[in-house]
Amino acid sequence: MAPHIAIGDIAQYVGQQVTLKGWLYASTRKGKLMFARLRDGSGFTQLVAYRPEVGDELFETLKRLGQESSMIVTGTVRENSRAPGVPQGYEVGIETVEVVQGIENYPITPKDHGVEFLMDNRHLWLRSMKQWAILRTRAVIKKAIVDFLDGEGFVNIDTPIITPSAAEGTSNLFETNYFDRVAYLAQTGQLYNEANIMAFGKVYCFGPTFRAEKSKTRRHLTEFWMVEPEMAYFDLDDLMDFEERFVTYIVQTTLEKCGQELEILERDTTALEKISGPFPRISYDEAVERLQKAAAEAKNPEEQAELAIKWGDDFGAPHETALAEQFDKPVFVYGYPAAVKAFYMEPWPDRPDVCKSVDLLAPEGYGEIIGGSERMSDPDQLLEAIHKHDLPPENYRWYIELRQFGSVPHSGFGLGLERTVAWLCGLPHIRETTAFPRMLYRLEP
RNA sequence: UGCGGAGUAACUCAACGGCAGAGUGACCGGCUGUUAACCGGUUGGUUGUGGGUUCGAAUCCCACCUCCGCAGCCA
Repeated sequence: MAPHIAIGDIAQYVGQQVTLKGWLYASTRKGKLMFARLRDGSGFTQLVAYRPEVGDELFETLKRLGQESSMIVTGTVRENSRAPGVPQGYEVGIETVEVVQGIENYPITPKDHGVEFLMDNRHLWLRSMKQWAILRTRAVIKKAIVDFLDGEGFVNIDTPIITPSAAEGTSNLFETNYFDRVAYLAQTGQLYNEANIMAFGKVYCFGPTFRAEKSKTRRHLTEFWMVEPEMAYFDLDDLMDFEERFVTYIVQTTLEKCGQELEILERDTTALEKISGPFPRISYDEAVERLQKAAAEAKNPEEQAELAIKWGDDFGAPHETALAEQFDKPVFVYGYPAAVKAFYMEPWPDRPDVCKSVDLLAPEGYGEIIGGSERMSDPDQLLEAIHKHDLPPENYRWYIELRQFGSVPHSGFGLGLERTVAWLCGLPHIRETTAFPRMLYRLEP
């Protein structure tokens, strides 16, 4: 039998007889000529059968195969500029076919379907070419994240998913039974990262996090992946410099390795090619001024109301979009009012109502992809902040203690994987960025 | 959770107070270069659920359920 090859490697086998093992993705006939598309996970390619060549029996078998029938095909690879697929320009002249399971009535067709139908059939929808392209891109992005951090001397230290208390308040945590106690699913690994940097210098955790927020938007999942780097002896400027290089690397690596995938997704890559440091850095103060100006210039009253803001307010989605629209790169917004941010952020020198936080807003309306800050390094100040935020100090005893034994300035951030995938793939909704998304009203499949 | 929109054939939609319709899919036939092919035929319905108004309801009213969009919260 001819060697079994992956469709993704087909270009290396032109003129050779090969075996492909996969699933029928689509087929069309033109009399005695039949075109079928086969996918095997590594790619999509075109199969061609001409009745006088393959014989009536095989041709009739092929005719009756429904979409997603599993099959083992042998044939000869040839170049053909008209042949569609991934990679393009290659097709296989069918010689033999072994039907593993012939099926009919596969529910998802290459035509229009609604969101609800596709989400109910997510277990099958994953086989479609766009979903294939998205999830392969996600895998490349994940690898780029890990490669970059490992290359920078970071140590990957895993943080717990089951936690005894909240990092930032319990209201949006999933509760679970832990023997005779209540425990929560982690919404961040940051506090543990802060312990870990004192041992390892630069660390990151990268895994699923959970938020029981009742948010029903195109940017939210209840279970999502977050990479959280944390660095000792790092101030706010170091943090922005680092995030800039990190995001640039992720974007450039994705462009380099996912050309086919981005083409399938019809992503306008010219917007992504502009993404390289330095990124604009604006203070919260300046951002508020820019928004007030934008509101004043807005054409209709609704838009004016949407953009209305005064110093001290947190930004909503329309604010973030309006700010990001003013740049063609991600933009840093730093120095938020302490009142709208978490308790652990270092205060701005001589401005106690401002903290050394920084968010990174993605272009094209993709919103906040990074939230980070320099962390508070003084133990007394930290305890005071915990009291001010009405948090139980006993839960934070170990966290405060980190500042009592060799405290240093340190910083860190969290980057949302799914939002990054949505941005780089140009997707209108975050639900397609993970195989089985968990959302407010979606637990199945 | 609030505001807005929508539930009709397996799928995507039309019909908007008067006979329940089309395209796609599936099935049959035709065609040697298809790319969501094309052409002809066949198949396909408890109009989300429950109540109400009416001679008559997919259509109007009420309640509930489900989904979508936007907002809040955030990554």
